[in-house]
Amino acid sequence: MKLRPPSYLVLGMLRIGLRSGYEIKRGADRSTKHFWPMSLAQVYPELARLEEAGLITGRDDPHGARARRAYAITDEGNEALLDWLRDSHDEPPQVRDERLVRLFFADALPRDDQIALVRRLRESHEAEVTRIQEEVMPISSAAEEAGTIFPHALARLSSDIFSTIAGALDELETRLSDESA
Amino acid sequence: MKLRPPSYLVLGMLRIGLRSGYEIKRGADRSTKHFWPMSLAQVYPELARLEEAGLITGRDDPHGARARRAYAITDEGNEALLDWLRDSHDEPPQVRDERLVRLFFADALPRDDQIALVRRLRESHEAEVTRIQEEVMPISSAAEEAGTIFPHALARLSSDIFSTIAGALDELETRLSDESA
DNA sequence: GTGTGCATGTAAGGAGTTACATGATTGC
DNA sequence: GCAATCATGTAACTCCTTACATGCACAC
Repeated sequence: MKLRPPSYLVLGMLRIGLRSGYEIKRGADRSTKHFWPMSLAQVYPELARLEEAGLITGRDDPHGARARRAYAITDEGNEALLDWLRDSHDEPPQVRDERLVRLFFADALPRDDQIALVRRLRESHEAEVTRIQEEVMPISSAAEEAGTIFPHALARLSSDIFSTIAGALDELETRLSDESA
Repeated sequence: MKLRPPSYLVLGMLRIGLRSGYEIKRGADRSTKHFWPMSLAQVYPELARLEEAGLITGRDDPHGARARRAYAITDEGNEALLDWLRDSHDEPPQVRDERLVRLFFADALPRDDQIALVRRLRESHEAEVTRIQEEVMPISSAAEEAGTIFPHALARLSSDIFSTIAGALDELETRLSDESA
């Protein structure tokens, strides 16, 4: 069976202790969403595929009358995950950000609109920094103290990236304002 | 007709003077690829759609015996582009970077493999900075001197982002090496 | 008792990629 | 003469999203 990044994402989430599909999705939204988004409609079939391949095992784990399945990674799954982590072959990263495409063509706009566009963009990146610091870092920081350091390193990295962008946009905004004054 | 970011990408490329589908694809690879990749198999149908909608016009423009079509943006196309540039509604940006997912789960690896992984990643980001500076910036810089400033601003932004990531990875690498020593 | 969150799945559709198919031009 | 690049398009496929369908648990 062919394993793709979403497979390893699920495998990895199970490894760090998340158990149900719903829980995996929630965890991924809080942590890996920024560099690999995943929807619930991907998680459930992926769990089925991985179980069929023997990389994970599932058992019923109802919560009262509410159905729930708890999965755990098997030795084979662990091995597959480690092989992938050591693998140096990567597909090229992909970014799709409509706002930056817009910015690329912003020369077509009058100066005022350019400034407004840049400001909006800066503000949204600043907001994202705040969101990461408030929602992601407290959790990843706790994990770091427990010896799991990479999630927090990634959270800091994300925050740094958004800060860098916000900073560059702030500079650009100032330049545009000065030139139009 | 519904216009999506690739439509505006094509429209924008025509606006800045690129004419054939092939030329648009080449230009996009050099400039907007980092925040919105596009394949030739998207460009040609998109050109047909835009022409049908009256946003661009195409004429045959053979080069010797080699067929070629030259497109130009119409007034309606220009208006649509400007409307989009002013529009503040964005779909959320999407990043898919397998390498960062790998890094997120790197706690599962022995220290040596962690260091190797971080180093590889840092090196590839440094290489990307170099690539942008050598291949993209000379062109965007020339455009900037001619009064088209945003492409160069975006090139600098891309370069800054990759530098930031490389810097953070370098720091992480040092930390991992120190702790294991 | 009501809304929010927990919980699992499927079906249909859309967006984008790879591979295929074809051929001319230019520089070495 | 040969390779790289220019040039246009289509078909099949993959991946992923949105919408649908269903129902329990818990806090207010």
